[in-house]
Amino acid sequence: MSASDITMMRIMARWQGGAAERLKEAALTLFQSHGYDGTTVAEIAAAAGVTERTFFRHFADKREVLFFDQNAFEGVFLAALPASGAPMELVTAVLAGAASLFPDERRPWSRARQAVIVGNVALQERELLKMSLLAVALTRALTERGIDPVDAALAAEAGVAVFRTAFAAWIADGEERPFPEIQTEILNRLRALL
Amino acid sequence: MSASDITMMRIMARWQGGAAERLKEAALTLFQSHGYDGTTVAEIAAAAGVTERTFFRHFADKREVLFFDQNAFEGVFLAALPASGAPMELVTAVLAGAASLFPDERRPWSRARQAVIVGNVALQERELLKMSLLAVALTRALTERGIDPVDAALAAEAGVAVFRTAFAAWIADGEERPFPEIQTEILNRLRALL
DNA sequence: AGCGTCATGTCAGTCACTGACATCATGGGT
DNA sequence: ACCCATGATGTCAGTGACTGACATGACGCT
Repeated sequence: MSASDITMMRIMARWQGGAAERLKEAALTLFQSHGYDGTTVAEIAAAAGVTERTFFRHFADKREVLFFDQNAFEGVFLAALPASGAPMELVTAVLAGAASLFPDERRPWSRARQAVIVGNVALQERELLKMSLLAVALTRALTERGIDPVDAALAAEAGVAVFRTAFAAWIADGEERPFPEIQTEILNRLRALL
Repeated sequence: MSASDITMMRIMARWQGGAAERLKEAALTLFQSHGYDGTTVAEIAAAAGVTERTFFRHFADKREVLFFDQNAFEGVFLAALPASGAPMELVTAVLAGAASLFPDERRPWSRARQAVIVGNVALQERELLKMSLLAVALTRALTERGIDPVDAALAAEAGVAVFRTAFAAWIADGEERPFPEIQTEILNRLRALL
């Protein structure tokens, strides 16, 4: 492939839209083949037919390209929140609503993505941050419904812990049960523990 | 102060030991006065009388200088762990042992440090990672005591959530109760919620 | 005095990330 | 058909975190 061919591809790609989508796909593919640290942002951008600068216009940093989709979680979580109820009733409702995020078809993709994340501490940090932001948003929503702030924080943290544990089990090797079933079981286990 | 004076100070500081300690103090001071982002590693190193390269020999990265002390938490946590018992009994014992980490004299220092952390997302990420590592270590210790892995993970996450919430309350403006008292109350609150 | 060890200094280099400015396709108004 | 505002992109120079390779100085031991 000549340099002029590459130039032509760039020009074609430049205005065809969906740059963010192409960047996300290119990033995951490259992370799988060369590892997260072994992949530069410049390489991801080149694979998507854009420049490095454009990458950073779509994503705040290199890690964010793997977590962009998760930004929608907060909306889905809060959408399932009833107007009133006891703390753990509200959290249970939220978890039921969140289950729709993980249909069985999505499992292979989630497994691939998670394999990249567990291989890099910086990515785990970002995942923890996203979960924490979820807990903070949930805490605030519970507080707005008249729940004591400390109770709200504890209920939200417990809910997110159940969610995270259920997700980990859902993508574990050999696991085939659907997400909602797993999550319900884990919530019951937590109840039994305390 | 002349350039040769600075050189002399460098030489004097070079072999007086405690470089890591000086770096930690210099870092916190500079973070408080200029902010985390507004402080470069080179500035921290200069304030401690060493070079930037030496900073990175003591701390894996810029953030770690604020979290180095927390690495001892894991040992303190696990040291208080009984040889056997029900999951939440074990976690309760661990929390009681952890209380010794936060005597009242330490509160002002903790408040200063936490003020820096809440002002920067990257530092919050690192704090979440440290808490997560704590939960992982606790999960493993519980599993080694014959507890089912999922139960162990849930109990550990719950324990760390209580610890974190208690710490946040202990640091809060106007709070004067000692850490153990706060933590016990929060643990009881979590029990009441579920 | 000679020697090994360990903490440190020096230097060059990579890469993530940013600000400033230029460029180009698109859509709407004239 | 022309023009212009807009938004997405390219280009370029720069900063700062972090690393590898190698040199040097202080200390303890013999």
